[in-house]
Amino acid sequence: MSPDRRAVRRQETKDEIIAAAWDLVRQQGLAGLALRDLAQRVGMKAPSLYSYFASKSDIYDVMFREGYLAFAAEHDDLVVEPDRTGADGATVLRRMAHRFFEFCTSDPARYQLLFQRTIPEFVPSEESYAVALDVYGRLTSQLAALGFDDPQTIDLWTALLTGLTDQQISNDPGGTRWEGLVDRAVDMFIVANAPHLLEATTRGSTP
Amino acid sequence: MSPDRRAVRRQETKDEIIAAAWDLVRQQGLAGLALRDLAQRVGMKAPSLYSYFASKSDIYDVMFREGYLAFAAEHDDLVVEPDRTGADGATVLRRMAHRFFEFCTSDPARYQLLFQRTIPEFVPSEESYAVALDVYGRLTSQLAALGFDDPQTIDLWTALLTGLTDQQISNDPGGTRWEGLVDRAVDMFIVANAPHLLEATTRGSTP
DNA sequence: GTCTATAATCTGATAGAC
DNA sequence: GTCTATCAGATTATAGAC
Repeated sequence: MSPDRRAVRRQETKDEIIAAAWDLVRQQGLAGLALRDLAQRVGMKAPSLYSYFASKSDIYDVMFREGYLAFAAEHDDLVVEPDRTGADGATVLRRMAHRFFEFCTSDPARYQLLFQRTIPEFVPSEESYAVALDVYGRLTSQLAALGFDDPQTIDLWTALLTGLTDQQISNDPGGTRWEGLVDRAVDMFIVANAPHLLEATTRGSTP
Repeated sequence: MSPDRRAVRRQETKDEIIAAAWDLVRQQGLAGLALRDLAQRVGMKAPSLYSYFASKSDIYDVMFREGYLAFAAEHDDLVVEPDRTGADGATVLRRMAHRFFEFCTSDPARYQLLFQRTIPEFVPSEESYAVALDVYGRLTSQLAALGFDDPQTIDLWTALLTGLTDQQISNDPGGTRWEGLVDRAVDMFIVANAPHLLEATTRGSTP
């Protein structure tokens, strides 16, 4: 049952190709991914890629899934139960916001692939879409643990965070113009949706 | 000095080409604009387009400028001085938000061209960029008239609005999932940034 | 102004030898 | 598994006849 060395080697090559693909889209833009360039980057000719992936869309699909898994990995250690670590709800919320903002703005091409619909010829496979849904489910669980269980409140939260990241990426790429507003945006969200979170702690204390 | 009939006819043809280009990008996506298809739509062959536009990028540029002019036209009648029309500041702010949301979500391709950087080969000309800056200046003037003169507050406002529109376009195209949150988002913004606007009027009265 | 013809280049994908 | 060779098509853009 365990994968033999041939399967391991094969998987390593696939990983190497995907890593090269990330390099390429970061450099050329998401839509600028060309199989010839990709093959060259791993020391192959273009047709050889088809031994590892069925199509270009299949490559996007693996990147899509990998991107969501990376998102989950970077957000899983977020404290879900405030009392256990001594961090209050407002602090956890600010931490979530900064983590999300950093994840998105640090790799605009990935943000584009995961959260926007800009490559018309790519539709996530059922399997990959399930991963995306699962990640979204974790997000709602974390917010529910903080007392936000209304779907509309969660939609407002995601709109607020994607708005900040989107403006940062589109209008000040590489800068910090909207990054500096993350704390203020979170405070605004708390004041309007859960003012009790602010009363329990000292305002303005951001880790 | 006045344009003769030849110049008028030429401008009409240019307008017709641009209108066809809008149709095409709405249908095929912004990046899917092909000169062959565009020419066919106006009953020409592709090379004939070069009598009217210097390049494909030039066509994008005219669309970019036209899009910002349309934005200005749809937002110019917004009441800048509340007292004159009897509408209070909160009402004007809600109106602005709905107008912006409608403008963006009603034409995602236009939103992509005007507010996102997704066509790497297109860079707005100096003239067109000036139009964009002018429109942004009008927006800040309107907000300043409502008492929002802090640049960071304005950045927060634009982040909030683009976040709502972006989520609507990306995750519920054609639906109303985030549209229904516009009023709530505006209230949140007012509560946190200008609570006095809410005290002066009855909450929840939306035109 | 509009056309035909074509340049020059790119794309994803396949067949078949080795 | 990897290659060469190639298909079949797309793209923007130009030259030059009419």
